[in-house]
Amino acid sequence: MTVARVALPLAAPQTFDYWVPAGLAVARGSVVRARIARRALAGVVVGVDQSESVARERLHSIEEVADLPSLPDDVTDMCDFVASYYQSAPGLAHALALPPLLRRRGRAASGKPPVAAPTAAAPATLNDDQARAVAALVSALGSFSPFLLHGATGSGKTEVYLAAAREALARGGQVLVLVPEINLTPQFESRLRGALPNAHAVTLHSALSDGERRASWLAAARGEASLVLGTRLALFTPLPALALIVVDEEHDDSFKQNDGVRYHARDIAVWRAHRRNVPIVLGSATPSIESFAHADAGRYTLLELPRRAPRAAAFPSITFVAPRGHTMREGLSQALVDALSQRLERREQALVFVNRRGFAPSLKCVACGWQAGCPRCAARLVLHRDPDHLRCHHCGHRSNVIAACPECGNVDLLPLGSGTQRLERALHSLFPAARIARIDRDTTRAKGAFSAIRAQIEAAELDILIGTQMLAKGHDFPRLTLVGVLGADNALYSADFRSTERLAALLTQVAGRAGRAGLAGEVIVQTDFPEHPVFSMLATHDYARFARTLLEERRIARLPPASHVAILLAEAHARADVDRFLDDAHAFARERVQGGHGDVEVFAPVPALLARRAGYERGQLVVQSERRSALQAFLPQWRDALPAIARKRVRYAIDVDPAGFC
DNA sequence: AGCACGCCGACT
DNA sequence: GTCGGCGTGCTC
Repeated sequence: MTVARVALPLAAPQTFDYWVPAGLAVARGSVVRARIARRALAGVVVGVDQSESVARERLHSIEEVADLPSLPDDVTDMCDFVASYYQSAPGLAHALALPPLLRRRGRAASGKPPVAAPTAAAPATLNDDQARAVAALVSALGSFSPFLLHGATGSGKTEVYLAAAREALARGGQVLVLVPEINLTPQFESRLRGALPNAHAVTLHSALSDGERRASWLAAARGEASLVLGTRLALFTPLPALALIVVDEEHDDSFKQNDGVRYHARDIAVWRAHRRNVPIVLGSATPSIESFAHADAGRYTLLELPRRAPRAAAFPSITFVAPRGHTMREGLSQALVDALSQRLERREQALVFVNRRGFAPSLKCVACGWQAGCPRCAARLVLHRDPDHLRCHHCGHRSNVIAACPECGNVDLLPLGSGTQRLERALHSLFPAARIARIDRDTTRAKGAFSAIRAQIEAAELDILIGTQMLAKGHDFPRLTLVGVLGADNALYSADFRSTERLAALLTQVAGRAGRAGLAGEVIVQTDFPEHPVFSMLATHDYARFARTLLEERRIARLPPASHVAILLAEAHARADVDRFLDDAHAFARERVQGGHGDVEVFAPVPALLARRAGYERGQLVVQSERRSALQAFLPQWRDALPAIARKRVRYAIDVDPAGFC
């Protein structure tokens, strides 16, 4: 009897067997419907066997084979690898490769007719560095070749991607382009359509409807779409003629999925490029320390674009202003206020960057020092206006602003610090005639809100932009000549080992928004620590040197990428349940590892970076090894032992290569 | 992920 | 005495 092993979208550690009715064509990669726990689910056939592992009478039959292209081998292999590397359920990993709308019955959409084969359009003018990078990428087509494209902000990385993509398309190949954020897809898409008008490009991200996503998936899987542009979920799209992968802003943490299957799209993209024998280019103005390490070790070819592109201005000038000891108006230094009014006179645009939304990050009693805290999280409540309320940015808890301190009864409660709302008010009162927009998650929540603001910026209908990091990444605003950075010092106090790297990248990115189209740019950073290396880096525009300093520090401290890390995260309502579980998991791990050099090191459990969230006490346990293979050998036995160790009420997850830990 | 099974608080 | 709370475990 023929039995199909099916990966179903369940958290189960195993696949499930079904018998294959005669005449049903089923093979590895087939997408099927199968009945489980009296409902039908879409699953992926991972193997076909003659024997059965389950008693015949318990075996159900495959209900039907979906009217969809089968998943190609590289995609099923990639899902197997993801499940095994990240210690996740095989069914959840394979579900990443399925198009949405499979829960509903019904046949696949008919699909668009194939478009004409792309023809090469006139290439854009490239400078020598860009031309050299393109030549390297083009000559690598047809073989696995990872590149790190380190291009300063405004140096024209996108032109390099597009020129390489044009060549890949001309040879009949498909190109996969991954960007970290949905907000970056429209800008990339329009440049792409301009540069490659004959390419059939589709987008793929979570803001699209299921129908749109399915249409894009099908066009890609059928080989009709020649270019797929999307966020991390687009990584799993079947691409029968894949010829080139581009990962833009490769340093960005958004490529790491932080729940469910905790994969890193950039890392798995490299795996897929290797599996498919195609080149991959990881591009950034601020590459990750990991990628610099790969380049230094000769595993990645480093391509550098040190200069700004032909029409762009020189690098912006950087000035530091100490907020401490200076007369400040609502957190704004006089130097920044002067620079802002200068821009208004010149009818140029300015961006004031503050990485905190809301009015004030905290509400404090001036008499006794009490601060408003979230009842369900180990975090301060953030004061918001319009209407006045307190909000927890971790669990969404909302409450009214209290009139008096609950500890001492004092009615003098002080909003502490400055967020985007407060800055907006301050700038409105300083510059009543200026057209000011606040761009953060609160103002861009609605669909299309970001594009609308973007259009206003481009049409010069705005003078001052107040933005969080969503405005710092990758955007190109030609009339923007001034960037003010507020609250940068906050990041210096973070416990996370990656906080300095993140701050350096964010500062470089946000500074890079200034002066991109011929107009001189200026950056004013308010900091009490202008001598800190991260700020010196900004002033000298030498990110690579700074990254290598950090890499050396990581080697000394044996932190990633000098070591490989996995963390066990646990949460429960009672702290004692978390502690007991992590202590037992710790004891188990200690018993299983040798403790020798190069083996796995097991650290004691500690509270998580956010020790309580939404009423759950949280803890974590770090295991690490200088050898990735040693860690990978240890993790499966740990994962398999944990269900028995976990007491009731404890939820847990293993996070391999976590984005951050302390 | 559902959905049933299984032990502890307020009702017809 | 039951109805039902959701915590726990299984699904081919």
